[in-house]
Amino acid sequence: MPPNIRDIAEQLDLSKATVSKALNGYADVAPATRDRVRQTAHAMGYQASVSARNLRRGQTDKIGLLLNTAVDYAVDYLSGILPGAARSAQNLGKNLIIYTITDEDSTDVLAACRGGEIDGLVMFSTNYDPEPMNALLDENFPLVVVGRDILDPCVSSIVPDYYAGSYQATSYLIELGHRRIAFTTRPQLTTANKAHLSGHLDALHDAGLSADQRYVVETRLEPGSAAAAGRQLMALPKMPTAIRAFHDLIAVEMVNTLQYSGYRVPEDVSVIGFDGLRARFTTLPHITTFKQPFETIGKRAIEIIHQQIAGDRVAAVKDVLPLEFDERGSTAPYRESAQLRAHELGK
Amino acid sequence: MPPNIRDIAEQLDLSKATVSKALNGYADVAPATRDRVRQTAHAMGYQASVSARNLRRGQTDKIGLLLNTAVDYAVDYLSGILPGAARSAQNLGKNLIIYTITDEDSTDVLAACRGGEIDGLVMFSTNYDPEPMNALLDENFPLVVVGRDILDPCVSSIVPDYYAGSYQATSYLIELGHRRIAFTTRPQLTTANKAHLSGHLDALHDAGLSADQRYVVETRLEPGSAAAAGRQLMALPKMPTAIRAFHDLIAVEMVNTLQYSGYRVPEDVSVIGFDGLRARFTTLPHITTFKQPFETIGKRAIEIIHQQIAGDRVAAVKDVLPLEFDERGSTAPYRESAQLRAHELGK
DNA sequence: CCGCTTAACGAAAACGGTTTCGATAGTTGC
DNA sequence: GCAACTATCGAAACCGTTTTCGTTAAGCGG
Repeated sequence: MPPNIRDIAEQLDLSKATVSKALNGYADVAPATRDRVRQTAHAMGYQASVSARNLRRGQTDKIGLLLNTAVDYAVDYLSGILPGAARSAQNLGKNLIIYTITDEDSTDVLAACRGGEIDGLVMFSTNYDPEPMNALLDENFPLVVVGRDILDPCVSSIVPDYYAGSYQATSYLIELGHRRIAFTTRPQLTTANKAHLSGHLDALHDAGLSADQRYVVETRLEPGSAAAAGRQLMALPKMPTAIRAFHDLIAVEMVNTLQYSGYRVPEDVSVIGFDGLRARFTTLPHITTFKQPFETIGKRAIEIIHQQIAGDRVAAVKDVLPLEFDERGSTAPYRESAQLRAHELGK
Repeated sequence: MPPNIRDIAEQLDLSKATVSKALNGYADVAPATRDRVRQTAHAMGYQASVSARNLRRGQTDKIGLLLNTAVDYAVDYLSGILPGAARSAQNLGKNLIIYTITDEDSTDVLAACRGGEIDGLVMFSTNYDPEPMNALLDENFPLVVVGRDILDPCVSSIVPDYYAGSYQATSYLIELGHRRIAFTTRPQLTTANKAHLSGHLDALHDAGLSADQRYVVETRLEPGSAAAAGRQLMALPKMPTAIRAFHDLIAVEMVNTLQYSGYRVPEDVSVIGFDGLRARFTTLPHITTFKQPFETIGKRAIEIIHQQIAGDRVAAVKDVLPLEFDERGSTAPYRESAQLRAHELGK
């Protein structure tokens, strides 16, 4: 029903070929007819069929974003990445299409890749079986994994330098004079979490500090988990004077828990977060954190896919991005007041 | 390079037509050959070209999500809606493709609709000019506006019942015995914000309470804005005993501000939020709120588009969804302790 | 005026499926 | 044995665009 290229051709008594070339700006066509074609095309409300063009070109200018909705923070991660990715995609004339998998069912995503529905795929927050991923790589399908380092040297990945960031965070607290530094971990030790933990432990070790196991508490993202961890730390005979949370939401809950129990932040206890969420500004004081370079991650992911599509670079790219230190008010130099406070609070 | 339908046909000495019909399960083809075709198709790793199929069918099974990245909460809103929308889309065999506009530049989205890149469009968090929207409606293009009531009776919309929710929230506080109830508004009064405010004012009026202008404070989503509003309220000669925040993040910051100043929540002041964000669990106590039915919104948006595509229903749908009351610990019956507390804090 | 280049355009072949409309062979009914 | 079906398959059109290649006419130098 909408006008197609033939309608324009008949209207102007031209051929489909000339109309197409006129619209696409080929030098092959006289300036006068080019303008005529474009004017009537605009007047008729013509819009080229994307499917037809894609079929002919063998490309779709679409990039898939794959996330596992079963993972709790997947959607949040997406929303962090999206602005950068969308901006980058728009600059390159690409569209973003979202694929969600719940379990191990990655079949329709695979079908989308093989069927030419998308030109490339950005994977994140997802436990992918290497099975289909290798299949795609064999076909030289543009693929980028985000937020997780894949050992396979053939697959491109872009991952924040969790180890370095974690090392810096703990070192920063040590430089402030803190010696009893608590650390919250997640139950499942993914590569990212391992990097976190070892960065922390190495920083302690390099500073000549011993790692007390009681200062490493397991925390989940569920509400109340951080509060429980906080109470656990406050109940220790010698409570830590600084706490490292693996996530800003944990840090926020931790600060509120400490304050609720009568501790002052940062005078009694320093708290430092990780991620760079808006929620870290809801506490008083605001929370010092290491921000993930979300904007850059999204931007780079699309760029890498784009390069792979263009075929400029065959080798896999391994981006390691630094985290950004964002110092706010929840950290301060060490004072022994925390311990005094603990006694004062009647333990 | 990937195998197409002709390769399979030649391999089996059949015609393209038979192969296509075999793969699509037409009754037209003998069970034996059907199985043969499917087996070799699978063996060859065949995957039908999406572009080719779409071109012939005149559909793409893709639904666009349009959001304005210039709006601060747009991405958050998307992430709230996404799980429900994605689930619903997957059930219906649709894909979601994200379009971002920054300013008034909605041209390429329009091109996507006209060019058959998507079958329908869900618009939200965006100030759309009616110009292109009406153009799409004239062409009977499936369109749904989310989170904002459009006066035009021809355009489908799905919007939470902000007025009723706001009315309920204030009535709930009144029933708890509160008389001095503060209300935070946003600077720009959109239809949603207006509904919020009038719901609040009507609830006050219906309870025979006068609306004190000093209890209505302007708040932005930026960090620190809620804290300023909180201080403003605490400085009043008679500070409110209950505070309604238009957003959970505002509520969180408000609670923390109150507690930081020595007030107890909910003993001295009740605070109630709005939205249903994860962040409302980071405070102690957790924040009572009215949850937006995000899951339902996303689900319905896709369903409506799907119905419009199928042509089942021509008339516009106007969904008004109730908000869900989620009572937590930040609200309690009125006691005059807030005022005593204010004196006690040495004002 | 003639060969040669160049400008401008059109015919037709892709791209890879789906769908219509026959065509053929086998089967059934009587 | 013949007519009427049915089951199974294939030829070809079609979806709308891009792109190659050929054709025509004009321009141009000599």
